[in-house]
Amino acid sequence: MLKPVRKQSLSDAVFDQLRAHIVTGQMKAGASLPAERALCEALGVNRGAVREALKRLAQARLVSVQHGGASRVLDYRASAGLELLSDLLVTDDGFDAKVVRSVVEMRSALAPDIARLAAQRGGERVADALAPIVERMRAASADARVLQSLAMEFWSALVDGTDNVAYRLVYNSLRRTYEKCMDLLTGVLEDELRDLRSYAAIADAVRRRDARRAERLARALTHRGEERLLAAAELLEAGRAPKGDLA
Amino acid sequence: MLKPVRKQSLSDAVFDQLRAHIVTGQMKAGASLPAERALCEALGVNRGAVREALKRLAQARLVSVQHGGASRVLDYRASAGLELLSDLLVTDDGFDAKVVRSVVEMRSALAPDIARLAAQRGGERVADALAPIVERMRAASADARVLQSLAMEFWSALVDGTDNVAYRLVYNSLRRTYEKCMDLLTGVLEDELRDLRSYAAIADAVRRRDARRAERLARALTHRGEERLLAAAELLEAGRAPKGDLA
DNA sequence: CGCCAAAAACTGGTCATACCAGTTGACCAC
DNA sequence: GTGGTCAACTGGTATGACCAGTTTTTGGCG
Repeated sequence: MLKPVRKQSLSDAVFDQLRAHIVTGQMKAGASLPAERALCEALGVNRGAVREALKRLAQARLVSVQHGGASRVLDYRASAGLELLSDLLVTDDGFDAKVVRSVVEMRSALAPDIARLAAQRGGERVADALAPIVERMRAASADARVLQSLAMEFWSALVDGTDNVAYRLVYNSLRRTYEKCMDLLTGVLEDELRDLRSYAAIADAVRRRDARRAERLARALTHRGEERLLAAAELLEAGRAPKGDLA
Repeated sequence: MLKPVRKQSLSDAVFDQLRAHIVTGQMKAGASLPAERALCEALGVNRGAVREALKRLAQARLVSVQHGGASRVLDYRASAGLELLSDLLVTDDGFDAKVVRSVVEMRSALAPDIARLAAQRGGERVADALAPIVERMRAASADARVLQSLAMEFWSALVDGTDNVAYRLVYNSLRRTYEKCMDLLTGVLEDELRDLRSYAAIADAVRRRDARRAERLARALTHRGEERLLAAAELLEAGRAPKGDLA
């Protein structure tokens, strides 16, 4: 299995480097950034590349730039958006257990409401999208990785059913974060993934517009995985198990 | 009351214009963008400005650029992150009711879990941060706008108490979205804002680490506001009440 | 000495123009 | 068909100049 080689433009590299310095605290909030021209020289790149990177940093609310004055580092915890989550996930030596825990917790908090709203607003329309996914899960129940991917599709369809754009956007951000450490978690979640009965039951509840039941089922389903994930995350936090399979 | 004039760099203007074209569907997903040099000429700006804007659009996952090939419009619903929410809020003639509804619903789904975790993990430390805020709310109970701002602080402190970075980042994004239409909603939420007893009770539950109670109180508090907000949003959707006070 | 305004020395913002580098598609030899 | 070349796109990088704000220095006046 070959992967496409990763190509990175200069401004991307500058962006990554500055972002890393900021989120790791090497550049403290409130501090002034070097002038653009100084950064050019220090990084050995053209000013345009630096400016593109700074514009992106400003959009991510990691820095604030001001015409005439020096650019300053912001407190990302106070200003950054959810997009930053996937960047916070990876540290020098593996993954940040607290970030993993955060993702898992938010998933558990949102999943029941997503199922509820999908049942309430989606009904048959959504159930018809869910059915073939469950069917494919049944067929692929051997491969945890495929199951994982199908479960993602399942939740995506459910989120679409909520007609809630905020949930949709959060799902996108969470998914990107999750995919970065998917290999690490597939084993831990295998129980949840193999619980086809629950997926089918949620789909059924959605079809019958039984919001209460869909909500309860989703809560139960994610709750089980959450406990194992939290345990695994604690293990990761304490015992240093970077890259190793947590299952 | 004069407001600071909006100063916008050229690349900001280009970004806004292209983003608007994309989210309104005037540029459909999958379509190719004009070449950078063509955009320069069409917009009457330098190529650097166009490039800065495109880099930001790429970061927001609204377009994908590829060295050598044409840049293409992405399906923002499938790829954009929560940061986009505040941009989706404003339409030609006011606010998008569905976006308002989405924000309110997510708030209701997260608030109980935030209170629960804050109680579980924060305890006195968080309660000590909450107390002065509640006190100030008591003092300022006359002005709904001040109450609004203090309530934000209250939730912010609670979110900090969860030790959950995902919640923190979602809070930041939601807050930005909310602040755009705050005037519209302050009146609707006045009931919730004046319910100082609930805020104090949550702070108390947090201090006693009573997670269950904190969760229940938060659910009740946001639920009440939600119903009024959803009713107001429907009204906004149906009857065209842009900018008008919904209270 | 202390204050304040002019000026110099920063800062980021915009511009024009080259040229490098990857992609695409047409075309042609094999 | 396969693979190669080439021309014409596309975006990526570089340079150097100048505009436009902000901050600091400076120097003169009270």
